[in-house]
Amino acid sequence: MRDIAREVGMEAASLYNHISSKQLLLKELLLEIAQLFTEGMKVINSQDLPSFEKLAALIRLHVDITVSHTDAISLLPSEWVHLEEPSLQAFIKLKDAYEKEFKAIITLAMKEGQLKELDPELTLFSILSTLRWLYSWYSKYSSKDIDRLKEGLIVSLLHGIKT
Amino acid sequence: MRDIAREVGMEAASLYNHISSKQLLLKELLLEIAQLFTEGMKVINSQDLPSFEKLAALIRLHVDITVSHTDAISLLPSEWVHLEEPSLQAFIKLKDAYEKEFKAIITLAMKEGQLKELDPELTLFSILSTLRWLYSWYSKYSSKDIDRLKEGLIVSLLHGIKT
DNA sequence: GTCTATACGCTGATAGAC
DNA sequence: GTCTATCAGCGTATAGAC
Repeated sequence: MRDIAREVGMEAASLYNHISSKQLLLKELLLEIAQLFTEGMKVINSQDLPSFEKLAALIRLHVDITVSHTDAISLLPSEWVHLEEPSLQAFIKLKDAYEKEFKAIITLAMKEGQLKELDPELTLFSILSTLRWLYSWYSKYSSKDIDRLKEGLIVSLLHGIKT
Repeated sequence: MRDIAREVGMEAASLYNHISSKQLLLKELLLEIAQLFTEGMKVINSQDLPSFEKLAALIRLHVDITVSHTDAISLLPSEWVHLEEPSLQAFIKLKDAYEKEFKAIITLAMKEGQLKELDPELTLFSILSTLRWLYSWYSKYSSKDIDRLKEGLIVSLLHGIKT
């Protein structure tokens, strides 16, 4: 709290005029971002696209959210474990649903012959771990190169890096 | 410290007959693992292999270390930031050197035509983030399937998942 | 809304008996 | 080498003046 206070130029005690607790702050930040992914998935899934294109759209979604929510996104991979009930269960529910839908698209893309028939779980994990850690690294790209980053990730993660 | 003590069946105070401080414990765990990666890289780089095969060997190295050091490996992605000087600098040096050598192999594989000519930084990041988060996920594979996991990752990360 | 002062629980660590 | 007792510091949070 003292770090946050210093960052916004006040004493730690003064923060409590704006938020009621640290725990609630964490909850709001995490659930807001989780909602963004949930809604993005919903939009993509409602479109009539080949599964492979849906995967590309998901990659673009992750890049967009990472760029537009630079600060809060860094909480997503690890800090959610510190949520207390019932927020913890709410978060896990969103997370599980997201991963389930992501995996379903991967599985479908495999069945339709757009992807190799590999372990869908491993494929999901491999793609998601890269997208989740994007925030720790993407700053090397200037804001004008975001489209290049998106297409680079689509090549890396979907088309493959082998010649 | 109290959690660790409970896990090994003693009081927190008794731990200090075995370790001198929490900070030193963190340092020893992290530097031990960092050394494993550094030595593994050295061995692989000393072999006369095509760059692409070196990348496959690196993937197998990550899986092997993850499996054989299940507990400590989870510290590697995030906890190193809590190291104090001079351990922090020592760790960063190993980490930077490892990533540099990893990237050099990727760049070479691209020049030799074994990989597409993509952004080497993005390619490195994409592969490493998957390998680093393996620990949080690989337990779904039974110990007998470790070879299948290795080859699955080589396909996913190097050969590509597209048909 | 911000400040100072302060309460209070938790955590890393030490002292000293056994 | 383990225990109990204890400490000092930190971190979240509240009270109350301004």
